[in-house]
Amino acid sequence: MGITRQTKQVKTLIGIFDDNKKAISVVELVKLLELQMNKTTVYRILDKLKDDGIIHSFIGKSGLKWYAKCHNCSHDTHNDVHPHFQCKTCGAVECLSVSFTLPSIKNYKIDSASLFIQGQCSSCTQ
Amino acid sequence: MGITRQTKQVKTLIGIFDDNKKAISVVELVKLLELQMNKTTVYRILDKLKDDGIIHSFIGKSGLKWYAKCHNCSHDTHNDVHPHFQCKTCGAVECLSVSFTLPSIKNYKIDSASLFIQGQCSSCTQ
DNA sequence: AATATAATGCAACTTTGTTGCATTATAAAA
DNA sequence: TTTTATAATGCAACAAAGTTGCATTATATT
Repeated sequence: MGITRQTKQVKTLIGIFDDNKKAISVVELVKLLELQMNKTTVYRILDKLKDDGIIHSFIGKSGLKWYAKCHNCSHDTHNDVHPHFQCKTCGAVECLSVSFTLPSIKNYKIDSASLFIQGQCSSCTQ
Repeated sequence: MGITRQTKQVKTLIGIFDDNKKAISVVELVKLLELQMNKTTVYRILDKLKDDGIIHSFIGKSGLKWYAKCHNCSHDTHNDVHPHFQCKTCGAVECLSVSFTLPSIKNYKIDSASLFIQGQCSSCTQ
């Protein structure tokens, strides 16, 4: 049960993710939009956009929730098996379009995995 | 600035990690110890044990903080480059003693990474 | 036994996230 | 175009996780 009505608030949030290639934390979004909509609305729309496969979420290093636009995801096949990266210098968080191989553990069945990497991004290493 | 005095509360917490090979969430610890000590004390002792390299922490799938006993870690070289695993069946969270290779990204400098895997543990696949 | 101070308990607070319900706005039907 | 059903929003109150300041207690040293 994703988005069914194109409200002003929904359009605003979709616009933010369209304009933004980087990931955005919920905290940042709520603060950014506090004059335009209620925080409850932000949380609810994010949930729905995620259900629709328009955005995906992940947990950052400090336990905060982040959202980013999905590029190779659909409603059914959520292809968010990519790592996420945070630059310690500029603070930006982004999706990495590389794949990584999981370790195999005997007698264990792996369903999903999330890899969070910290370091310096290309803009900050120069 | 780790532990300097062996208080009753410190001994209790160290005992819990000695008896427990699995990881324990802070929420669980605070609940478990609510009759024996204040939650503030739990948070503070966990911080110090971490500084001392006795335990290490990581963020679970839902953003909660987990702690586990360090096995190959020292104060200087924190060797927590192992993945963490949560069983979707029994809920247990544990350290995996396997290594994984990080993807290399051009022009990026990698400092640290955390890999969180979900699935079924060996006890639950039988 | 006295003492300095590290550690604890407590209360109040902050931050992140959720819930119920009245109100508003969207999209479809008349 | 107007009416109408109901999805979506705003608001207030709440809940859970974590933090802070300060008075009190307990540890380890003298």
